[in-house]
Amino acid sequence: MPELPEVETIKQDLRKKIINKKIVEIEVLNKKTIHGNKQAFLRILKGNKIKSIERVGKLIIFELKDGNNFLFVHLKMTGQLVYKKGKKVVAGGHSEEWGKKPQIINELASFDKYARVIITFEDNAKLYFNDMRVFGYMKTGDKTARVEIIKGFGVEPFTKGFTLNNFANIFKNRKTSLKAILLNQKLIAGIGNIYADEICFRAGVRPDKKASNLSKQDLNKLYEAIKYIFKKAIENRGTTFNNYVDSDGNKGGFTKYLKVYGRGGEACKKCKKILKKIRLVGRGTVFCSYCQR
DNA sequence: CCTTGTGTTCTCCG
DNA sequence: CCGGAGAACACAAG
Repeated sequence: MPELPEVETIKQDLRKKIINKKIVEIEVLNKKTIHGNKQAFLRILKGNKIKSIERVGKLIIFELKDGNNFLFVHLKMTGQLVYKKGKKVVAGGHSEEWGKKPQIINELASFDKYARVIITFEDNAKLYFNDMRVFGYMKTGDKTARVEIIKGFGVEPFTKGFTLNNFANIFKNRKTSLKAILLNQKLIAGIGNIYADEICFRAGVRPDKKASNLSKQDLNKLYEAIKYIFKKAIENRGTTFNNYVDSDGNKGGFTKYLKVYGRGGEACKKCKKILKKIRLVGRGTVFCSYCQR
């Protein structure tokens, strides 16, 4: 489940790999992956170049060199963007792979059968959009579309707008649970089910606590926890629980730091009591009823 | 049955 | 009856 740290990792890596490379071919292996007009999608991308890459919440936005269009990519639950270097044509006509690590080839082999779109660049490098469950999408749009899409996202952690005051205001006059607010992309961009639980644990607050019942101290702890957890997760290149891999096909390193996600019924790492697992906002939710109040 | 991100649809409340 | 909030559902495959 790629959330902010995973998507941020992919963005940073792809910036080093595909900027200013001409797109020479696009293979759409599953047309459901392309949202909007497929012909327009192909026409806009073919022959174009990627000028820059940004991330908004869990969405990756590729700015195209033509000066007006953008490629939007959402990985949803099982999407991957995996980059493979091109083949170097050597004397005699045969080719050899550049710089592939054998253990990565094996790791990726199981996901390549879920390739939905393959973009080929002028140097024969390929960007695979793999997506087992076909929830993710790719679509193109212009500047207006980009502005409209970004409008739909709430405050982005690590931006100037993410102040304690702004954060606390989100909770005012809301009747829903803390976790519902953390997961709502229109309010705060980038938090998914894994990090929501980790943030609540670090802050020492129950995820099912009602927004109106959160104290000033709760809000301060949650605010700091978001920044801390996301910073740590990005430094460790994200979390792999089921099938997240970065653009090299490697797993994230934050998985070993998870304190609650996926640990229902196990001992709390802080107090050793058994972690509770409940269903909240339709999502599996793990917390410690002793450490979180 | 379970897993989850998000768009859509339904329901409730004032 | 309207608007908004929040809850519930739909989707997909293993």
